[in-house]
Amino acid sequence: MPEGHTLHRLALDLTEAFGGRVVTVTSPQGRFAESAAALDQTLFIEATAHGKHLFCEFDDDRFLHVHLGLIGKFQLVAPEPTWGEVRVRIATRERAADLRGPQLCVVATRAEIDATMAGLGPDPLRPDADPELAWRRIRRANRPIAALVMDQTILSGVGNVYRAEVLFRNRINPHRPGNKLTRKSWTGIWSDLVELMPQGVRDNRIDTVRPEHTPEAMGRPPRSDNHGGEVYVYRRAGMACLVCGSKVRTELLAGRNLFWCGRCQRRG
DNA sequence: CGAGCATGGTGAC
DNA sequence: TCACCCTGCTCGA
Repeated sequence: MPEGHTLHRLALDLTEAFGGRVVTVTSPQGRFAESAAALDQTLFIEATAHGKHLFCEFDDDRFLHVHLGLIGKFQLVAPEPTWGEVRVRIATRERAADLRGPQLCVVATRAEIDATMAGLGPDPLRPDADPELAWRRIRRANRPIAALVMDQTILSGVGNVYRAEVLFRNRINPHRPGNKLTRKSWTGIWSDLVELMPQGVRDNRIDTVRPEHTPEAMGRPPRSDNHGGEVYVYRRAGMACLVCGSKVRTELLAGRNLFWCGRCQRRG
């Protein structure tokens, strides 16, 4: 679930559900009980996101700083009894939001939030993002571009799905070192993310396949992917590339599964 | 029913 | 580079 679009969507939904309201904050699972009690029955101002970080602002300059990690979920549900391991529940009489399995869940000050954001690269989902900051680092880096776009200090919000898909859509060889990437390729990556990620926020899923490459348009049977979206290469190892038909390749890169098409992706 | 896996990140070596 | 953390789901015995 959680790449940048998930967190931005969550910020919108949480603000809509709780913004300007006094909320109940509890920790059914118990591990966050003390902090929950400190926020309980206070005003929820708004939720914002930067990259994969979520910040819920409460009255008196207090923030709930959440990072979902790989398996975390923060779901809006009816205010009925919780099930499973719920670290935090934020609720009104009408709505509830349950947080499970977060990598990070702490109460923070504004200064701490600012420090966190200062360590993050530009986020394609934020209007104030400056892509030049990312490019300056990428053009000097020796590491493969596939590692650089996932580095949250360089670019924030991109995860394993967006990395695979944006490199495919721009026909870029994922192993190309940053310092050998053309400026044109970088411009392509950034503008593509600026186009794709808001769609991800809107639809709450990642779809990257252009209309002319859908199975229907290509005269192939429709596919069903278990992650919910239509994608070119992510988790399609061994299957036929939707564009050229050659086998999608996979490899472990920096501890994560990388997927790409060796024939389509040759640009630098 | 257990093992393995997942759109992520940290800390130890 | 690796072990490990968090939770829930799927797949094979």
